[in-house]
Amino acid sequence: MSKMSQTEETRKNLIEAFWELYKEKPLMKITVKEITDKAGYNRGTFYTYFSDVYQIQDILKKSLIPEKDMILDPLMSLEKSGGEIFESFEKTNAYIQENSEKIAVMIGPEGDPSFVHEFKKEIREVIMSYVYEIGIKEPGKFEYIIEYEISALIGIFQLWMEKNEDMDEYALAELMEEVSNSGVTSMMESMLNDKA
Amino acid sequence: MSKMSQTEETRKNLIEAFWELYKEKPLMKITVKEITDKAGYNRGTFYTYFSDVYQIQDILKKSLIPEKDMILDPLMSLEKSGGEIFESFEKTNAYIQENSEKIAVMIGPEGDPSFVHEFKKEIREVIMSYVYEIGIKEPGKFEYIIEYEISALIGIFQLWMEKNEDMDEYALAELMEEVSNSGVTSMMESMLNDKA
DNA sequence: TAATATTGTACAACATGGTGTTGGATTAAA
DNA sequence: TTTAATCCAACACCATGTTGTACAATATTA
Repeated sequence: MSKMSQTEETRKNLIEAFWELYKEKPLMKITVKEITDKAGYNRGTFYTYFSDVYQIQDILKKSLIPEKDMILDPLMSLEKSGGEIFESFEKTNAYIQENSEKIAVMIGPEGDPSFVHEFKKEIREVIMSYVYEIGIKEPGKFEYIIEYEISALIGIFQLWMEKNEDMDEYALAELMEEVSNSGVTSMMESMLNDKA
Repeated sequence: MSKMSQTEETRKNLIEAFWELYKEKPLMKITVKEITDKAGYNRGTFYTYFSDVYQIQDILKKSLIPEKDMILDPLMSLEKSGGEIFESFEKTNAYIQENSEKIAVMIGPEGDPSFVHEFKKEIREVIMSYVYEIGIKEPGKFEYIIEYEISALIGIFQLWMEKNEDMDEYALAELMEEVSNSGVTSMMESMLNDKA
């Protein structure tokens, strides 16, 4: 690991201190003083690196918006429907591994709605551009279905985090797949008919 | 319409002024001065009615969390599956009619994640308590499916608002029902096979 | 390599603006 | 006229963002 310049180091320290606070409380209650105290700098120093607290938050948010590849790779291999499915999830998995804690905060009850909005928008747009290439009858309608699914999966994931991961991640993935395949209605009906 | 007491009047004016601002910009950029200027009072007056801006936001949020009836009525009639389906949606429809503008802001990109969280939680809990009475095998799993559906519907609704209601509300409702019945996967597949 | 100039980094001090409180003025009600 | 509710001006406090400066790191050149 190459040694950082002092600038990089300080910058990193400030972002890290901000993140520690952001995990615990909403942005509007975080002061510049708190950040610099935690990182061990003068309050003024903050402003040589960032214009305000929002900018730090913005940097964090942008670092969490997924790359096109992460969304497209799995999609492509789904289309081909053969070969190295798992390979194609490499980038996606790495991304989740790396960022799940931050994502959980961002989509959580004290999180950031504009992040969720951007996040969904990015995924929708990448998928839509792919779909246009393939050719499709009702792109408008299709976009709503994508939105439906993304929102649903984010919701499930958030609840799962909130419940402290009460099932293992494979069970969760399986559940997601099951609902997406069968639809909510039939899932519910079958569970209700099949009473305790 | 009965005449309000001065207190009620002022209170209402302040909440209304806050709302006008909240539609336009995030909470953290709204000052007490702005609110009282808009409503035509001294800044100090604000504090005889509210302890801070968060409290006003909280009041607004609480007024938007649906009553149990609104969630249960449609559910019950679904179970019975006969008679006055439309009757049972009366309260729900009235609620949406009355509050759609506010809800749109709250679930929008500059909205309030804690509202969305509370909103979904309330609906989940009401449904779950109903489901427990009926009896069911895997309540844990069932709750995730509810979450999936609520999140999905909120997501679609939000996108629809953002796209300035590009289809009429019946088409939207139909789309929602269709996806919920068939599942996302088969919907997408059929649209892809059925190319332009 | 040593001396010196230059740039980068951190800080203390300041002006400004928002917060929440208090005590008194004004208005309405009893 | 007395009492109580409502509103407001003034105050102390705290966070913000800016500026000028000291100090440290790095580059230049002799």
